[in-house]
Order: sequence, then C-alpha cells, then structure tokens
Amino acid sequence: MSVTLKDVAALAGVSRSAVSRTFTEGASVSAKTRSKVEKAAAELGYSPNALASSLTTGRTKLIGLISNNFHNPIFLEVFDQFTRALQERGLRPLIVNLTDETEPANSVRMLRQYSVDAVIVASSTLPPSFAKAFHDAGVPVVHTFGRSATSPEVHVVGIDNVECGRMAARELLARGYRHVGYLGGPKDATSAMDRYHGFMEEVEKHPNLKVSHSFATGYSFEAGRAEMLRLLAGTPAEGYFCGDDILSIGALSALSDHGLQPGKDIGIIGLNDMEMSRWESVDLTTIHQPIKQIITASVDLVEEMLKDPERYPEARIFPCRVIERGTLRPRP
Amino acid sequence: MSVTLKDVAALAGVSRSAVSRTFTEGASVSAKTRSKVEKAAAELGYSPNALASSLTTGRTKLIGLISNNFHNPIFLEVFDQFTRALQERGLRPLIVNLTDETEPANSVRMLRQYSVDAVIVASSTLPPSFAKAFHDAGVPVVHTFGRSATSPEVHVVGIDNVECGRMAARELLARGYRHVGYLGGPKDATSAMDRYHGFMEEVEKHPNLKVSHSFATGYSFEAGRAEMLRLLAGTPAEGYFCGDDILSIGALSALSDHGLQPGKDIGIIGLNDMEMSRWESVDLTTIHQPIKQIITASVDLVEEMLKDPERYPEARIFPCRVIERGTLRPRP
DNA sequence: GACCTTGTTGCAACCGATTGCAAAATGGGT
DNA sequence: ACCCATTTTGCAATCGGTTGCAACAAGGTC
Repeated sequence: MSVTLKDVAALAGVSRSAVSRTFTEGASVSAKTRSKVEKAAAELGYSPNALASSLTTGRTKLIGLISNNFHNPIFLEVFDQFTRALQERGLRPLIVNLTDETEPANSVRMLRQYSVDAVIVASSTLPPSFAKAFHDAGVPVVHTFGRSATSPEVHVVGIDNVECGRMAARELLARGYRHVGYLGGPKDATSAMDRYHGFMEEVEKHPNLKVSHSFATGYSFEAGRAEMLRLLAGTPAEGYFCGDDILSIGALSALSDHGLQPGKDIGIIGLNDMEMSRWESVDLTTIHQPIKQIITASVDLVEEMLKDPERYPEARIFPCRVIERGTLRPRP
Repeated sequence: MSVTLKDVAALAGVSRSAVSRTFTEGASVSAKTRSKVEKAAAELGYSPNALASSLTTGRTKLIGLISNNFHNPIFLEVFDQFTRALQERGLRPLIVNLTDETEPANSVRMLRQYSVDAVIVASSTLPPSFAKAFHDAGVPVVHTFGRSATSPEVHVVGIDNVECGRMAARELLARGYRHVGYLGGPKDATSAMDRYHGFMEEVEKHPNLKVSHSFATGYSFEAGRAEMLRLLAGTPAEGYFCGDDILSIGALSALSDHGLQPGKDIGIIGLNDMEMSRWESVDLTTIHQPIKQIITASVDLVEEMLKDPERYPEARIFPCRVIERGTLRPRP
C-alpha cells in the first residue's frame, strides 16, 4: 500500500538506518548516500510516517486543543490564531469540543491515548481543576484564558479578570453613571466571577451608588438579550458592564426592542473587542483583550514545555485597555 | 514513563496478547483473565496507545479537517457540528487552517504523514482539484460545500449552488424588483460562480429587467460592506442577492450608512441562514442551507468510506429554501 | 607505509501495540 | 475416566520507524 523506509532503502541500495538518517535533522550521512536516498524517495513518493517515529522518539507534535466555547464568535478568531500559530511551528492541533454531554475525564484519557505532546485548554469558563487533571496525568498543559491565582500548578495565559472588572467600573463612574450594573456570564465561569468581584470591589469604594448585578445563562447573544430584557422589565441601571462582547450585543438588541439608544439612554461596556464590535452598526465601547498576544504566548509556552518538561509553571497576564466607541455617554 | 501493555501483563500475570485482547472488541478472552487484566489496568491507570496500535491495524481514527474560511461566522457553527459529529463516532479531527501562505501540497503531505484515515475538505471556495489531490494520494476524501458537477472523483456533500442562484432570482422577481443585482463572493470561489450562473440564467428568462453583478473580494463583512458602498456610490439596483449571509450583513451596514432601509429602500436576500441572521437587529431574509444535515451526511460518508475504500464517489445534495424575514419587500 | 582521528555505515534491539498459529486448557458427552 | 470439540492462551513475527554500538572507510600526519 504505502511506501515505507524499507522500500526506499531497497531502491537506493542502502540500509534502512541510512534512509532514516537522511530524514532526521542533524544525523550523520554522507552527501553521496543522502542524494541516493533522496532520489529514491522522490521516485517512490515517500514521506516518513510521523506516528511510527513517534513510537521511538516519544514526540508526536500533536497538541490537544480543548474548548467549550463553540458558540461565541470570538472563538472563531481564537481558533484561527491557534491553528495558525501551531502549524507555523510544525505542531498539529487535535481538537476537542467539550460539550455538556461529554465527560471531561474522557477527554483526558482520549488525548493520552493519542500521546499528545501537550494540551491547551482554551476556555474562560472551565475551572482550574480541569487543566490540572492533565498535569496530574503527566501531560504538559497551558490554560489559556484561565484563572491565574488559584492554580499554581499549570501554566496560565490570559488577562486579569478582576482588574478588568475594576476598570469597567471606573469607566462607568468616570462618565457619571450613578446607578450601575454588572451583567455577567454564567455564575460557574471563573471569568464571570472574577470580573464580578473586581467590579464590586471598585464600586463599593464609592458610598452612594446604586449597584445591581446578574448573571446570564451563558456567554451568548441569546443569554445577553434575555437577561437584558428581564432587567428592562424592572428598573434598569443607567450603565452596565456586560462581561463579554457577545453578551453586550445581545443586550444591545434588547435595548433596541425597547426603543432605547445605547450610549444615550443606557450605557453598555463590553469585554473582548472582537471583530464584530468594530462594525459600524454595533460600535461597542469595550475592554480590549489582546487575543493575538495571548495565543502567541500560549504556544510559546507549549514549545518551552516541550524543551523542558520540568519547567516551573508560570502565569502570563496581559494588560487590557478600554476602547472608546459609541455605547457609553461621553466623559464629562 | 507511561504504562504499557507489558506492565499490565506483568502485574496481571498473563501474556501481552491477553491484555491486548481484553481491550479489543470481539476478541477471545475468558471472563477470568479479563477481570484480572481489568483490575491490573485500573490499578496502573493504563490506557492503550492508539498510535502504536494504528501501526498494525492501519487505522488511526484521525480525520483531517481542512478549511480556509476562518473569518466567516458560519464556520463557527460548522466547526462545532463537525467536531461533535466526529467525536460522537470515535473519530478525531486534525485541523488544517489553509491560509494564503500555506502551500496546499504541504497539507496533503502532512496529513499523509499522520496517516489520517480520511480527509474532509470543508470549503465552498476551494476548487475540486484540491480535494482530488487527496484522492490521488490514496486518501479517502469528502468535499463538503464543494462543487458537485465537475468532480466525479470525490464525494461531495452540499447544496446546488446554481439552483440557489435561480431561487434567489425568482424570489426577487416575485416581489416585483425590476432592477436586480448579484453581489457575490470572490470570483475564484466555485460557489460564487455557480450562484452567479444560476442567478443570471433565471433573470435572463425575463426580457426587460435591469441586471448587474459584482464580486466582493472575500466572504466577509468588510468585503460585503465595501462592495455595497461602491455600488451605492453609483446607481444601485432595487434588490440584491448577496451570495452569503456575512456579505449581506456587510451590505446592510453600508445601507445603514446611507440612511437606507433594507426591505423598504433596497432589498437584500442572503444565503446560509446562519445564527446571526436570526438576530432581531439583522432580521435577514435568506436562503437556508441545511448545515447540520450536510455535516451529518459528510461524516456518514466518511464512515462508509472507512468500511469500503472502493466505494463509488457520490454527491449528496440537499435542498434549500427561502426564509422570509425583513430585508425584502413583501410579495404583492 | 603505519598510525590515528574523524566521519559513515549497517546490524540488531526496541518503541507499544496486534494477530496467525499451534499448544494448552476447558467442558460436555458417554 | 476417556475422548473430542471448542475456547482460551502464549509465542513470535510484524507494523514503520529510531538509535547505540561496533565495524569500517577515508583522510591526514609523521
């Protein structure tokens, strides 16, 4: 069926080792045999079986890429960046879509069966314990968009969600909003809770503010819209920090149902600065999360772990900044 | 480092074959040894190395999933469905992000090196020859969202793009638009051309219509917006068939810049019916493409090819239908 | 020409599994 | 207790590579 080392060796009239060595970086082969082998290989259309070699080398160059955010448009950008960054460095992403039905433990077992060299957990909602399960199973792991503080056992790359909560609160207050609200992602998401705590910490510094908070059922358009509709049925706040851009866009849609103008009647600030937030029709004021740097750093870390598996776990936290667009009233 | 067959065999006091057999469906093992082995395996935390076994069985359960549409939100839905469908059947997606920089031939070689059992090319823009390259290399391939007519050599799953073009034209004409336009994806995309031909074929049946057409530089918001802005600078048509929902949404944004109301001043009909098109603020009239069925059928075909590699190539074409929302004027 | 150094080569064992085959164990029938 | 048919089991070869080691060749020096 497919051409193997042996076939090439036979045609070139050399040993199998010679063929193997011409295809491995920095091995000792003379120019003469190398060219014989290359000629034979080209003739037969040979290319080495990466999986067979992984047996002896212990490296597959497969990287598990796990996520559970397949409904937030930001993740298209995330996948694009991750897959590019990995393949630029000769690594191959093996995707795991973690749905509600799939047992998390299974994905650990599965990825071990495929001998992935490392795993990237790309999720702001999974708990640190999930990433730790890979660590415990002896698989190098990077938790991208993870919570840094409480998991010193794995590498974490992302932002300081607590600080982002504070930043959003400061921004709302600086624009004179006196009745402010947090409309966060699901309660069981670490990012939603961290942003909440930062937000509350900041607003509590100021005595006579009205503050409310609520959590949507997910990081999705529908969840954001539903939650904002519920809020509008009561007495809404003047300005909201929505814990994510897609939530914000859902909330904006609810405002529009009620004939309310964002930035004028009610203020909204999001988090992520995804592509869509820049669209003229959306024009969302938001906190920019440096996705590209985060992903590059994650893949950097993966590479460094491959070199040194004993590497001490590290958190790489990137600063965020407010991007001013049209959904908050101007500063006074 | 990791536990192997041998370790389990030693602990259980049986041969390596016995261990292998307890982990392979339908092999002959007595209940007694099976339980001994399972106990030992559990104690050591053993799970078989899928790649090692692939060496002898010739099956990796890895499926290459190739795409180049990482900027169209519809592809988040596509990835979600594909990854779920594959992993539900015990198959693992190995992603290839085909960018402008990556050499297509490299991806063929790469996927062969990883001995993927099959490849899914998920793209409406890649030419049939791309999918055929895998076929020629002896790798089973399904071209999802591909063009069916001219490539009888590979399996194709998707829709009849020519018919969709006709359908869109009929819909515009039925609503009394007399000056109609096609705003398509990039000229080198098979889907853009097929939709164009169907559209033109239908409108040419009617004598005194004004017809125009143009092609955006890609299937993206920005491209759709830019092209519609260009059209609005001249004399735009009354109703447009935009060859894709994200193009349509870009076009809608351009209309809004000019203070034009979709469905009232200018009509727009898209294609795909992606999640976003249902958002109240978008409310796009569009042609529904049954993504879920298409993906299920694609994975079905993959499974069938694994059973019978000599399977005769087949096209599975799914019907589309118009979803009426708010961006076309009502039928008279 | 003898000797040493350096660079190339092939042999054979091994990576972690599967599997055909023959030997051994089991169980049923008498 | 014996015989025979049927499972169950282990041996050993194999999948497609890599790699330590020892043998060998080439080239330089005296």
